[in-house]
Amino acid sequence: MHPLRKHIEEIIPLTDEEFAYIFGHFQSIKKRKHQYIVQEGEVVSKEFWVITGCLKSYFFDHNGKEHILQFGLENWWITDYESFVKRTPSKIFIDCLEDCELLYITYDDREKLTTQLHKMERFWAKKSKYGRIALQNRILSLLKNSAKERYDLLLEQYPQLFQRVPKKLIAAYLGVSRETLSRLGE
Amino acid sequence: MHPLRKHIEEIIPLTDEEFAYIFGHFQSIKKRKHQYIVQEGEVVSKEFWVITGCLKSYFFDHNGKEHILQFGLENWWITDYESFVKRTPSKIFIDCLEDCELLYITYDDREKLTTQLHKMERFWAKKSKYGRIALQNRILSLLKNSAKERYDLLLEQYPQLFQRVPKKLIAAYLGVSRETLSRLGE
DNA sequence: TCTAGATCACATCATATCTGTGACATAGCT
DNA sequence: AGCTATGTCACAGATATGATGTGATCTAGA
Repeated sequence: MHPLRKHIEEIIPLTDEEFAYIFGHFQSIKKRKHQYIVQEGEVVSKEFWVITGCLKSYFFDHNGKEHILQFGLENWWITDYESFVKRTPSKIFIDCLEDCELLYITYDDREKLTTQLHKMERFWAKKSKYGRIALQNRILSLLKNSAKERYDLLLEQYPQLFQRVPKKLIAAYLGVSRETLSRLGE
Repeated sequence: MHPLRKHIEEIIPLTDEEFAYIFGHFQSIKKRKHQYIVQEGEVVSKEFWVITGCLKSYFFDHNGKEHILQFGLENWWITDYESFVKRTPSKIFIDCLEDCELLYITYDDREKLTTQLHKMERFWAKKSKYGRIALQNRILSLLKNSAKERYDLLLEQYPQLFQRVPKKLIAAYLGVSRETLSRLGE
């Protein structure tokens, strides 16, 4: 079974025809390490789904320091939702940390698909709710937890990340310095 | 004096006002190693001029082998002229081999500039002629010279290239294998 | 059949980048 | 005032990636 089908069916069951119809709205691309899929300033018209590989979405603050919003691993969705939904220029970058194989759906195709297949509306609504909860928890964690606690939480939730991406990026995600992160693991 | 002014004045003299007017049609960008300035499939609307850095324009043949059309070093112009002039999707990629600082002029601005400032028409006409001659010579060289002869010619004309870009790219430019190139230097 | 050059496999080297760690600075808490 | 958590700076060693050279073979064309 196609991994996207498996992914969607974790939330809503699909017939073969439905999946074929949905899948027809996606296109696939390969990108290599260092390539961007979203750049600051552009209006993002695609939502990506990671088949294989690893990406980061990030921006630079006024001191030129990098902050990571999200990593994208296998079976994750990634885009700049603000730009994608509001049709405004993006404030962020998304690029590949490894060679990647991605599926994407354009804004228009996603609109069409949701109106024509009500199930997908439900799918995305659910995804969106869970995404919102995750963001909220991250904010809470940033407010109330120490660096060590945030480190432990991340390590517990996504141990693979620590094997896969450079520690300085984990640090930029947790909001601590590279050196402090290194000392947290002691 | 701005390097672009120096570059243009090697062909046509300019007043301060003229250069300021010309310069107003250009924009500057920085790109880092691995970033694309042109990708296959897009209609290229910019012509780039290299302030600092190094780029390659290239494509892949049906065997997935990379072939290099042109390198871009300081004071060189680079774009996909076919796409730029004919407004058709590009068949090539151009990306940065080093961090780069570039100037670019858009198609429309170039059109405006040439109609409004006749000198620039002369400038580009001359550039274009010389570019054409260079291309023709490259074809001749590919047809009649051995790999060793092509290697020697390139080494004579652009010795800096050999210091600056990986040998496998020199090979992809000369149309020989990496290994053969390595043995040519003996 | 000789030659120029390709392809494959491998070893060595160079470079970039990642990672840990000491020394020290600083801001907020108690 | 002094403690704690964290940041910043500098440096050194570890690791990974890519660049380079070279032998062994293979092939197409003069």
